[in-house]
Amino acid sequence: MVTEEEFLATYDRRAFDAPLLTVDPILWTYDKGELKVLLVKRFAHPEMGKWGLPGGFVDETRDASLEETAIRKLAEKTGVRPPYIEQLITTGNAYRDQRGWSVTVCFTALMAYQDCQQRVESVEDVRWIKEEDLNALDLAFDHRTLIDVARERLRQKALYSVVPAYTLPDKFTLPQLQKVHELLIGREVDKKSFRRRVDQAGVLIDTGEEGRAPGQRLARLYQLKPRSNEFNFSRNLEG
Amino acid sequence: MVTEEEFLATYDRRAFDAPLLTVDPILWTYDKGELKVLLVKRFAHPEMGKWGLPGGFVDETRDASLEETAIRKLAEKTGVRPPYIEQLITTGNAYRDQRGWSVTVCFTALMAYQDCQQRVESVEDVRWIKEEDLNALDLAFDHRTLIDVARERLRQKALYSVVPAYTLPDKFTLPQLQKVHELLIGREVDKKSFRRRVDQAGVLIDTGEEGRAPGQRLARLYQLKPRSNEFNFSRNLEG
DNA sequence: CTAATAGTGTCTATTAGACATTATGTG
DNA sequence: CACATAATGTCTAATAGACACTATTAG
Repeated sequence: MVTEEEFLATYDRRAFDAPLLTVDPILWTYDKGELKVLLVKRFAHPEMGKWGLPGGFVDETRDASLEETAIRKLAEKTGVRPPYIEQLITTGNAYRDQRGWSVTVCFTALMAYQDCQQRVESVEDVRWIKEEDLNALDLAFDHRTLIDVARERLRQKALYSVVPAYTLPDKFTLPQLQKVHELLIGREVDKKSFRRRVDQAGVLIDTGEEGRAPGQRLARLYQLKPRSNEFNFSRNLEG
Repeated sequence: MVTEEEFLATYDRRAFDAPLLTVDPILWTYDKGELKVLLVKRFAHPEMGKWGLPGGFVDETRDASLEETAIRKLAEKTGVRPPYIEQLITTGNAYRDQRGWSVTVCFTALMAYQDCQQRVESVEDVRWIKEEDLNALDLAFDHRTLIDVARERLRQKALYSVVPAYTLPDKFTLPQLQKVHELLIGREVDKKSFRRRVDQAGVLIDTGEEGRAPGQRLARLYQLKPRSNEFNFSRNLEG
């Protein structure tokens, strides 16, 4: 009979076949009326030269959790930690990676375009890709499919939460927020309905200041209350 | 310059540290007015002797996907494939398993108690645990936390879907379904509201037959339409 | 018969949609 | 001034909650 201590002392993880494990964050932002995803050019095999998600392997010495891995990979590419990150889906099978049975833990993250624009523009291998330009690219692995899953989840979030606000700068106007929701949902939304919902949910702080979205007239600026990402409306906007 | 073929030919997965990866399904059912979870007694280190989720490692030769792993593990314990399974969450960190950095891909599954009652009762190391009895057990790893996450997700599902119906036999009565929802939500639900929603959603088939829930009088029997699990109400029941 | 449960009718309250109206600021 | 956009008012439609009511069946 072996004790747990003896078992652990002789346990060798490498003695077993284990699937490859990667963490792939899907970072979205909103700029100039467009939804954009952060992609990086792969500089090593496999799928070298293709564009793909800014993911990578868990660094067991540095990452306390899977989410930390996702945040670390994003910070390496953008210079900042995204204000919103959420687990999306985990996909694993024998075919998605030529190296063998492989698993990816995907996260959806959101951030303001302005908060990393300079860093992204300064390098060649990191780029914001407009949603409509994705079809022209041949992405690595199953990353295109993963992006589609994230996009659909984001559409759902726009129907019952204010999470899309994390694609905007810290202070934003209600017309800006409505535009993002409309883009995600894929149709126009009634202004009064939208504002009533947001008002009554109490998820925004009225800063008292005014500012303008690019090219628009002055409007009141709002901020997200700290845990607004956790708020869900009990009734959806029409899908 | 190495080609992709050369890279793959010499690639050795075991040369890299990879986190431990397990798949852990959380199977629920409904019986005698109680919500129950399927647990198994661990017969090997680590955490030997404790009760835990009926999970395990990916078998690269048999499992086409992570979901297949979850279904296979459940089938080994219950003798059947569950009619409902959905990915829940993936948890990974350095502390949850003494063997090292470890990841679990969790699934929530539902099935009728009757469909595996005999098989489960015939063995010593598999057991349906009543929700209220969980506190008395010291579960392996972080399985108790994972069960709590699944339980909360199930509560949400009860507010906006008919997914809880998968805890019932193929043919069930509306009072039975309402009871499950009430148990999950944690309060009584208005009968008329509940039936109106379900009627209008068109997710059930009226079998024309009548049957009785244990100890109740005759009532009409319904079945789930094929893709009813995908249907979401656009308005929640009150949380 | 009586009590419990299955099933329906109907009123109210809430809130999203539609759309008109007013207010404000820019060219 | 004229026009676009910000912000608000108000009516309608849809549906969840409340609860009374009828129908059916077991003991």
